[in-house]
Amino acid sequence: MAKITFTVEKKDKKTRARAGILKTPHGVVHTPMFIPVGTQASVKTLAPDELKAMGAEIVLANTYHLHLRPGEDVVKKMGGLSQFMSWNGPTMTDSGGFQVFSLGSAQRAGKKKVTKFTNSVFVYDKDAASVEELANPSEMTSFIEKVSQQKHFTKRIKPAKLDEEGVTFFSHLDGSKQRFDPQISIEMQEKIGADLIVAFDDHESPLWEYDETKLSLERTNRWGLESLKALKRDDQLMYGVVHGGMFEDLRIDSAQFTDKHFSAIAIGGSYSSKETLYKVIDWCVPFFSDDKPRHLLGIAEVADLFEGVKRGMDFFDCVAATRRGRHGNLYISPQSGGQKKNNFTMSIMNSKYVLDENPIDPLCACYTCKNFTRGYVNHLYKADEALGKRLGALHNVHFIINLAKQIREAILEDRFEVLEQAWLG
RNA sequence: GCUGAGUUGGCGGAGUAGUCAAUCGCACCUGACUGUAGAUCAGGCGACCGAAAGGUCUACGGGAGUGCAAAUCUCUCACUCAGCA
Repeated sequence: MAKITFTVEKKDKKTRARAGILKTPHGVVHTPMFIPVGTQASVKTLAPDELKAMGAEIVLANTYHLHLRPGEDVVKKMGGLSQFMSWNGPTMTDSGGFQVFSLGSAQRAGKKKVTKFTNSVFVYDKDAASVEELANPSEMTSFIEKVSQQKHFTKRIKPAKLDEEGVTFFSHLDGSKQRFDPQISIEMQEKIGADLIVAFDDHESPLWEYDETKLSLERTNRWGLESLKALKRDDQLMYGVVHGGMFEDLRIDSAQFTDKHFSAIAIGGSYSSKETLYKVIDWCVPFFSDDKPRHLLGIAEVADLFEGVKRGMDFFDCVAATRRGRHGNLYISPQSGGQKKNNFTMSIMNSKYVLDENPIDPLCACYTCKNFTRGYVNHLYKADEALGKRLGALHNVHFIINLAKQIREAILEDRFEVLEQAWLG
């Protein structure tokens, strides 16, 4: 009998939205749910009791980072991820597959940043050939130059080297050569010991054409099977990852393949636009079994939550809440001026908030909004006080978790579309 | 009072005859941020015109000189600091 189970409690009548519950030995998770990202076994600036207080039910850490520091063996000896970070609840680890690309490739091309929704440029060095010959050659040379000169890059970019069995790349900490493959990733994730783990996947560049993307997907599928094969523990739930870029038939193939082999399904990838992202979900979800949890990897802005849930997704994780929080970009509801155009955020550092006595969002019940004015929070950021970044991250994570909770309640009460209308118009 | 050093944009601090509206920090203003190499990054920051490219003007303590040309050299005044009286 499975130790981790997922059940759908209620389905929306008009959309694919659904509410469910995931049961693990460490506690239950109600869906739709936002999973705060704690890459290095820490949700940046936030303590576990604060996460609990705002309704977080699960946190995500990253295998790549924990492998480099402190090492999966340390985490294991310290009692596993949950005990190590004193998080009394379910946990999840990402496989490290994504880092192979976010690290081995690069993040910016001049003013263009490599993110999910801009014109992405990924360095794909499959034959260890010169990077200039790779995708988008016109920009690549200056791109590598500029990226290498970024302040926080202490070493020149060394692109990841991909082969059919795995990936060789270089530590961002000390430049040391690292090797990941499905077996290694799963072994590390078993040692780290999260309840939910992710199969080791390959990651296509959004710039690639069909054939290249297809080859990448075949690799992901093969690695997925190898990940399953490498699994020794029986108390962890492994997500398979759907890929296939922006090609409908590849995504559908991948969705079917993943549903066939895995008990939990994640959608991965990078997208050239939100529209592409939503289309991809639309293509895939019809091929997912009802009783399997569905995770949209790395995506969870306000609008994405509605759009993802509407299309049938259950779990969302994203660094945006914590990162934006640290950077002073705070979520606000439509009543406070939040809209698609501003990603439902405001910049608390703007001078117009200096004398503002209102909370960040009057409708928000988080600790920050209950106790502090915009003027004070503005001051904390300006003064570079750590408390400011904490209050910001706290508000943002609370905001998204609470939004997921509202969405869940709306589904349970048959008014999902009403809520969506109120937010997205 | 004598001797020496200094006075540059909101602040600190480069420059020491032309390529200087003036390097670089800080502060300030505005953006960006989606499986976190990010408590980060990018742009702006004398005035006026311009969407921009660019243009015009006023600036390196005050004043007076030398030079084709001065933040940079000379004289002088003011102020600051250090040592000696």
